[in-house]
Amino acid sequence: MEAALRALADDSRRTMLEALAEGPATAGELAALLPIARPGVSRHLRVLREAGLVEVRQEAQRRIYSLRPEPLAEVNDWLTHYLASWDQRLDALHTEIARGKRERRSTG
Amino acid sequence: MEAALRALADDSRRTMLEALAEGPATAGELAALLPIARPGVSRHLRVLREAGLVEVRQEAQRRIYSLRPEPLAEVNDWLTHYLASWDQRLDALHTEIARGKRERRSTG
DNA sequence: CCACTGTGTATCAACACAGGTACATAGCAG
DNA sequence: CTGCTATGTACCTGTGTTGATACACAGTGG
Repeated sequence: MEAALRALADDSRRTMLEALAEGPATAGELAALLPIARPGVSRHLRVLREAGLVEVRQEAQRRIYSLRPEPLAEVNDWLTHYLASWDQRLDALHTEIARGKRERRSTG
Repeated sequence: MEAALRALADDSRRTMLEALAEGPATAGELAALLPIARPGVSRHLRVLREAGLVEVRQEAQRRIYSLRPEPLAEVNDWLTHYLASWDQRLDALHTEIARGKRERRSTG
């Protein structure tokens, strides 16, 4: 998941992933979407592959990339859990407030 | 949101955020969790601040950081939307398959 | 085999970033 | 003001990343 987060940090890669969300595409098609040269795209694709975010299938000379959402789902999970725990904490705080803060315990 | 994603790419910052999810903490407390020196932590906190992921409140000499989940929620949203569109696409594909692939249209 | 298409890799330069050390700033206590 | 605590900033350095150019490799078609 860490690799996925690092991969998501790059704008070019996000663009590529967004394109792939609408369907598989060849390296060349993805390169056409970006202002960088093909070799750069190849490297980005390698990063995405190593992060498990895409998978590749060969068809003649073409390499067709498609999305592998599992790592993204993992990130999504992590974020959700994360936000939930934050929310819960806030909730507890509200409860505390609702109780009129009668019990003043030294938390430190 | 881009800034948030970049911020999330770093392990130290994720650790700090995870700590903050359980409650506010001072810069020093956060620094104690990490293997790096205080100045480094300060810089990480700045990045998190600039990404809107944390907010700071001063209390005497201490600076108390707390989580601001909005950018994370944005990321979560983006991911959800993203995964949903991928899912939808898969769904459409399944529908196509269910139909017995009777209609063979040249999509390219 | 050859020419051609489509892609990945090697290598180098520019830039960004993380971390450390030294220092500055801000607030409390006297 | 001075001394101490807590924290941020300046500056330098080592490392990683991005992008480009040049090249190598895989597959198709003849």
